[in-house]
Amino acid sequence: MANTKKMDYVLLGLLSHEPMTGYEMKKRLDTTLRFFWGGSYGSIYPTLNQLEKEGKVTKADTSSNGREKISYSITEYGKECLKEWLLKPVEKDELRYETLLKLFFGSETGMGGAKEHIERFEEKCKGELFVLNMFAENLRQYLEDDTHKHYYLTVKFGIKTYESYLEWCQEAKEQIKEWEKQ
Amino acid sequence: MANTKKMDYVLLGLLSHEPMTGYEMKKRLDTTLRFFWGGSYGSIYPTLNQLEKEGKVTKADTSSNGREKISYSITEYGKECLKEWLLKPVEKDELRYETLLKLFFGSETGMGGAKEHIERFEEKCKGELFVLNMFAENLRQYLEDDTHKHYYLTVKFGIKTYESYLEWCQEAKEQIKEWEKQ
DNA sequence: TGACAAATATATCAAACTGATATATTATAT
DNA sequence: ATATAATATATCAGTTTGATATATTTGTCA
Repeated sequence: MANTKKMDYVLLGLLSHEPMTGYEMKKRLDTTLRFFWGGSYGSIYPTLNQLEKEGKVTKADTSSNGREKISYSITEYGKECLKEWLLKPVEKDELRYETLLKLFFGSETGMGGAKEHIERFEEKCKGELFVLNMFAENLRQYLEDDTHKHYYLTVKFGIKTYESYLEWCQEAKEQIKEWEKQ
Repeated sequence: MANTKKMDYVLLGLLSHEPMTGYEMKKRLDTTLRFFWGGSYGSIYPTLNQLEKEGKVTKADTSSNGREKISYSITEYGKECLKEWLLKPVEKDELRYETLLKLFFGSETGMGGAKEHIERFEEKCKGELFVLNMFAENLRQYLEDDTHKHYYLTVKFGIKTYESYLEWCQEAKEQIKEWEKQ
């Protein structure tokens, strides 16, 4: 099978919620989808042009006062393609943590390096967890809506995992302390 | 800053443990590092050639009986470069879960689709958790060794996270059931 | 013994994606 | 008045993936 392009479905998915610009899609990726999916302008804009050619989205020039602005909307055909993909089994879930890589090869620099990486990781997780808890609290008032229900489930996933990361940080630091005693 | 190439350090790290072939490095990525880092032949072999040109690794032809075999070893300079990178702060920890993507956009197909994806995810996690628990049990006899200590910490991370994934699966399924009652 | 499948081993390529940068306008803060 | 931040589109070199090609050796079953 050819290298399955995921960005197509990410953008179709975003447009299934509401019409928006490429810039706005990038913002969504950097905020709402932040902790489980990413994307760069270098893949967003070319993909949008491709999707238009394929008849999956339509462009609308909504420029005002000279500020260039293109609003994209999903077509019926685009929705069909999205649904088809949504029903297929997941191909790949991937975690790519540089922290674990540096930890794994850490014997080259000693346990001091490991401790530092764990502490930095811990701080980052606390920040992410704080944001996710705000998301969850905010979402609770919109839970009659189906879109928000789905969003809520992913936020709960994030909270669960970051909490377990923090537990691991504690346990790892204790383990290192014990090793250092001996 | 230029696009920081990570494969360099992954291969240097593997070679800091012991000399091996490109094929063996791919196997390590598919087994030991599996749950936090990946890599394909398309990046391994070209990178190894580049590392040799830079004087960070040395090649040794260990072919036997016509079977082509090149064993790579890390140089002192290569070790220095690895150490330098290991001490630098982590640039990016990234999770890219298609499961969450399909869940997030799932209102397009309804809660039935969400349930299916969660159940498939649950099964996959159980499998991963089983493997990681075997890794951990096996590692416990080698914990005087520093390399294995670092390895152990990453395995513990994996166990912690997969356990929390399974908890989330239970809670998410219950939540969906409650929503369906109303 | 022969036949077939699986494992070992290196290598390359199109397609996809990232991170950075370029360009230009409008809104906001000092 | 002016500098900075935000809005908005676009492109590119460098990196990586997933697939495939090629060839040999080892293991397995009959």
